[in-house]
Amino acid sequence: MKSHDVRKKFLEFFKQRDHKIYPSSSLIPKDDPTLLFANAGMNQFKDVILGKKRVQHRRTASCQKCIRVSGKHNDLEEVGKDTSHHTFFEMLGNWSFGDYFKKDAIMWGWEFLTEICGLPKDRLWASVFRDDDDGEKLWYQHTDIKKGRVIRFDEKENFWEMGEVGPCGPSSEIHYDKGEKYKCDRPDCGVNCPCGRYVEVWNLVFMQFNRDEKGNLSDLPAKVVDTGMGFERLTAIMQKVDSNYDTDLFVPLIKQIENMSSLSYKRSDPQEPLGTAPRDESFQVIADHIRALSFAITDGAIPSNEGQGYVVRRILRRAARHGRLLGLHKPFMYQLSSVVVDIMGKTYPELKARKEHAALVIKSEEERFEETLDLGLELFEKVSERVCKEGSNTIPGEDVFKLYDTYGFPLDLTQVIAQEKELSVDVSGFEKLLEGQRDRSRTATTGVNIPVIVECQHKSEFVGYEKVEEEAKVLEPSNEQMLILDNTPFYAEAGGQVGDTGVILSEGFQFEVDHTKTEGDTIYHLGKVTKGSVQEVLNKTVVAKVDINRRNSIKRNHTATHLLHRALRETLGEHVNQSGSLVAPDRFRFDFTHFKAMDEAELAKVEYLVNRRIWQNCPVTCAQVPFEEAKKLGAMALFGEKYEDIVRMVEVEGFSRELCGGTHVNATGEIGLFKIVSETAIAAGMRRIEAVTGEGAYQLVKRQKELLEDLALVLKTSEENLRERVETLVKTGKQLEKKVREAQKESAKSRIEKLAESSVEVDGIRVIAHQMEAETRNDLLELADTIREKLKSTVGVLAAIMDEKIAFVAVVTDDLIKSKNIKAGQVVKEISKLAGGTGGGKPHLAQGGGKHLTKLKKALDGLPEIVKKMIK
RNA sequence: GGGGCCGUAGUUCAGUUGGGAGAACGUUUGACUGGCAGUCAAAAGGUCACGGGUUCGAGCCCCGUCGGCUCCA
Repeated sequence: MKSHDVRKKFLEFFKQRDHKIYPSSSLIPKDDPTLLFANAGMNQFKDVILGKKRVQHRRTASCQKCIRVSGKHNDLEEVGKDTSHHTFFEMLGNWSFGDYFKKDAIMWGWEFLTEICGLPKDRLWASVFRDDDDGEKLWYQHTDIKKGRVIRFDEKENFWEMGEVGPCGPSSEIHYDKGEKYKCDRPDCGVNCPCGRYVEVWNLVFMQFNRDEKGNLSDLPAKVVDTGMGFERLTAIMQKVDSNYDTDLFVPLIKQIENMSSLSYKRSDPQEPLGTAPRDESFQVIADHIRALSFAITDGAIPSNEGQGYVVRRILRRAARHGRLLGLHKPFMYQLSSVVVDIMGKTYPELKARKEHAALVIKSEEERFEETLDLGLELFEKVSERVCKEGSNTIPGEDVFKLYDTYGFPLDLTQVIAQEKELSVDVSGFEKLLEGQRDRSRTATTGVNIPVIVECQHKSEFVGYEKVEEEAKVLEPSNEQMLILDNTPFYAEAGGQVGDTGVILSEGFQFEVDHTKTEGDTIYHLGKVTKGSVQEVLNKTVVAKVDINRRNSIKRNHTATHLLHRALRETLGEHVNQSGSLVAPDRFRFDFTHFKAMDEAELAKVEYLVNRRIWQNCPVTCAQVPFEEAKKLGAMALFGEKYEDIVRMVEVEGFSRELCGGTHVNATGEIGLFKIVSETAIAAGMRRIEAVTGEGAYQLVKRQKELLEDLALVLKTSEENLRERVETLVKTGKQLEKKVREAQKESAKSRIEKLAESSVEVDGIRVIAHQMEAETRNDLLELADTIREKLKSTVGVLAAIMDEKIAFVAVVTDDLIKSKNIKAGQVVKEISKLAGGTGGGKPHLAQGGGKHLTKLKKALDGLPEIVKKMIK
């Protein structure tokens, strides 16, 4: 059976049993900051399970994209070493929210594996939780599993919990026995034995308890079934292969790596057990990682130096390292990403749609990694040179760690190069430092912010599309910083649009809302009480008033983002996809996929297209339509966004259709004017446009106009001639500067002649001490330079007062430096000391200064004495 | 969230206890040549990321901000 069919059969099976089939949610979690990537099928139902969101379908099933990069087996450094753990994988699952429970879950699990997949019954085992008599009974009563094939395990294996508190319950797992051939030497070899003969295929979780802060269990009001089956493992079993990498999900990738490297998979050493030879490991790592990268980047992740993006970067670099082990030194991963599209593009159309984007992002990150390695190599050379000079043959842990920590140079690479130079590496020293760094990071991560938001089961109704003012009832658990209403015209932050502000009032009560947020189905009005107290209005009627001017500005900006999106696609091409936005009252940001900076002509065109639509005053309509229909009409949807069956489609007549929950103007004319403020890069293959509309645009144009008028006035010219005027000003300015410098040099010469005449002589040395007017130290330095050029056997000190302080410059001509060993640095130090300062510099020229203005004359008078001392 | 490194001419970078902002390449101009390539000569090009502080004096030292790289969580 092809992998594609395994997936299809599973979803069909549960569809026939009244399950609503959900598409996989994005790998990038939208509302869950505790999660870096989607890592289980239940992620998208979390709010339903926690009771924050009402249940839409009591039975659901999905095939979910997942990424796991931590955990015992899925530690990034471990993936690829075995044949069944992956960074990216798909999880098949079915759910019941207060509908069927253990019996049906077990029955259907059994039925699917034995009837649909046709797995031999004598190869299957089941496990239940230690105390779960019920579970065991159901297995024997409702399936024909062999007697003795249901085994009990402890909490570690068969009890599941979401966190320290929250829903939890026993689980039941289905295991597949790969056969005698794989048995190990342990006498107790069986289900859950680490040898891997028994593969855990399916985990059925029965959430029936809620654990509170004290650890007490209570019954959940609505019991939940949550199951997860490893798609790749099932496929391997179905295709009768021992390794996931031998399924049709991976073979084309492995083949392509063979082509590119001219090496063969599983040929490195026939003696080695399957997939354990170093070279095979590299094949597996690359094949696994490219899947994770392609999917993660398609869903909007970008390699970066923190959080989720950093995980992407690490995955890519690990794969690139293994590529090097196969002799692939140039970027190659980006070519593999198209193989992933070939394998999975049908199931996940988003892969196809953003194929070029993913390839581009991967390629540029591969290039960046090359740069990092080059830099590291250079540094390594320096370090190894130093080590050799010191007569040692071990590279200290500090240096290895520095290469790793600061420059991202991998440890294993350091070891390889060190070996080539017959040097060893102090690995234990390295590890000690790494451990120290870990401790520091851990202990520093303690500050937990306390959210004002408290959990609430209530669903708030949003009435703000039609109204900006509404009567509403204040619900519990509202408090002094946060109000919950039964219905509200306040728009909660979503889809890039910021939350509304305004006031909530009643007789003797006023609450200023400065932010509106949503959590589950509840809308929270955050702010502060300015009159009365919340206690007085609990369960009473109040009036909620949105700040209407602000809301209108937001509406203008939001509709403008839709116009901009469309205009960008028309101008740059259909590869442009929105990948984020911020819609605020005073401005908006629009992030999109595009491979290079836009030029002026493109920007001008986009700006014009948007404004033209505004002048045409096209009607904007919002309609509730079935998702499938909206798709047929070509409405733009965001990748990775979850959509319900009925969606809200915002249409600018004759121009753009987008799925959007935001607030919009009634006709484009309301936007007034659209003006792009900037276009910048935010990451490889990603651009950002910032723009303003309506009053914001008006203010911008006004400010710029005023600036132009100001400039024209100051420069005494017309606005049209400003450019020319400034150009000539700059030019003449430079010419003048040059002339002044030349003139100064000339006058310096004559001044020096005068100075020379008025100078004192000490033992055949001409001593000049002179106070002058000067703007900057440079003026002193230039005159000093002329002294050096024009005169011989001279010690000169020039002084000037600037900024309420004294500045000294001393010169000594070259002949004196040689013959008498007089140094300007010494001279200036001595003379500065007399004026309460210090100084220093080079033998021929030095600078110094002092604070006591009154001592300046005395200091200069002291110069002959200083010189006299120096000769001795 | 915590640490390390970096930010200097269009580009790649150098810059010594803190003391006159540099090199190479690129650009422009001129000379040589019948023309190009080339060689030689000259010139232009700088908010030393930004803002404070210390100092007689900061590209350099200290603090903060922004951006990039990197490791850890």
